[in-house]
Amino acid sequence: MKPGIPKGTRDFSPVEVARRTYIFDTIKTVFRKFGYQPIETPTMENLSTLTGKYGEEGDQLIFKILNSGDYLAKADEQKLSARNSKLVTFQISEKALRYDLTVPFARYVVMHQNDIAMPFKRYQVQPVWRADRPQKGRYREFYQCDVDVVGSESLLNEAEFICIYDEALSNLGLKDFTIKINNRKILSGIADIIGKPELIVDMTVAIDKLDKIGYDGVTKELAEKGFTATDIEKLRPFIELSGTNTDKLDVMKQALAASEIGKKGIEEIETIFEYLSSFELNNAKVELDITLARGLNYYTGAIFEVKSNEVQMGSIGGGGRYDDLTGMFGLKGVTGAGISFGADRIYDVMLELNLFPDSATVSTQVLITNFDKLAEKYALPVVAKLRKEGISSELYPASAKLQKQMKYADAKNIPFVVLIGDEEMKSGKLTLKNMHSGDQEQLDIDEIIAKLK
RNA sequence: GUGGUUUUAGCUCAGUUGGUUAGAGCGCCUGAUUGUGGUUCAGGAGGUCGUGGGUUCGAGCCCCAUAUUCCACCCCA
Repeated sequence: MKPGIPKGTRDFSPVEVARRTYIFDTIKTVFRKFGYQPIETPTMENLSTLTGKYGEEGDQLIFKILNSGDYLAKADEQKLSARNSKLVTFQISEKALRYDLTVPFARYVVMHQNDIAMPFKRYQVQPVWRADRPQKGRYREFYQCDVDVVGSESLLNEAEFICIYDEALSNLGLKDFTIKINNRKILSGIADIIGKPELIVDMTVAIDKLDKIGYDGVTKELAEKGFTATDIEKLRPFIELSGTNTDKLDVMKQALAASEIGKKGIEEIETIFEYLSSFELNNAKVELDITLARGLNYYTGAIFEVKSNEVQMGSIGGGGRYDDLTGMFGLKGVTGAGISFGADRIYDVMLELNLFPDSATVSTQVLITNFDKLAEKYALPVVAKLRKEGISSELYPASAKLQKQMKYADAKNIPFVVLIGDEEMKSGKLTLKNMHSGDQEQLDIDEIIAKLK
């Protein structure tokens, strides 16, 4: 049969794994620095844990797992004959691959509520699966790197998320990226004012197109979606929103004066900015963007999204606050907030910008050549000693032609080669070749170790 | 889920209105060089043209189906 892998999945070769590890390590280091601790959850969850958490579209993107055994035997006859897959899903599948890390985390918190100390700050780096159609920066299997805190209402958490984004992405070498921030309460406030909460998504989508289709285009689209002339007049300050973050806040304060929830949203954003003023950011630009809605329907406060300004790519991170997530699993009154890094997209961005250091790909530091059986025997304690000293080394496993062995070292990017032949064995001075410069020198084993350490 | 696109040597890709034996570059192997890679030279191996049907005297090329790649929409990391 012809080998292949499922659509939207990928193999990772040594160089790619090294680079991905570099990304994960960089991000995890920052997570730990901010006081977060790692957890892991199973690859599969009960299907009932996941359904209904991501909206109707999200439910369709969940990879379901067929029950073991004869999964059709117990299925309802009538539902089966109806040939409607939605009817039989729960009869033939009770497990699914995790769709994100936030819902499993909420489940974890509820199940372990007696063991964890609040506020609980956790990070989690694991793959997730979505039955989406693949395209640029979109995979069916990809890694998320999440930090979430539960049991803390403080907006300091939100401010620190911005710091985490800034530090991690800056450490990875990204020079120009924007952290967009919005607040669900502001969106609710706008809906309050025009009295059409059900159209809030159409509204944000339309306003988002301002720079593409202009003010008239936006109003035209709004009218098509069912907004009256009075509505549009009330929306005017939001559509024309521009300038600095403080400019925007000033305008909105007036426009949302009549909405309690809207005012609360603005207040929250201001508090976050206030916290932020005590921290110094490296490369991140923070931008208030009221068109940021995000599909996940459980956000209740701040909403974040991160985009690179150097590369055309979907968002490389996102998150927000959700007051009622664990409520779905029966634990009321526990607030949570978190953000996620899309490691695979960050990888694609870094690749395009050539940001991976070469050092991330060096593995073996020295290759010992293998001339013949006698030299091999002589080399065994040498390679053992090098390894004992912590130097990655390998002995070529056959007495092949030297040319072949040198080519191997070259292909594997091994920086040093030790040659051991008759003369070296006689004198105890081994030949150390620097593959980069081509220089060679005769050294005893201790001198080589000192040189490579 | 909707619309489009890609698929030919290990890799990146040519391949004329359908016409004999399908090409190039890079890589790989062998030798020049029995103890020296990355440069050079000579030679060599490697293809069911994504898969399955169809049209035709004849298909890499045309038609249908299907898989796959990438892209846009929707949504999202």
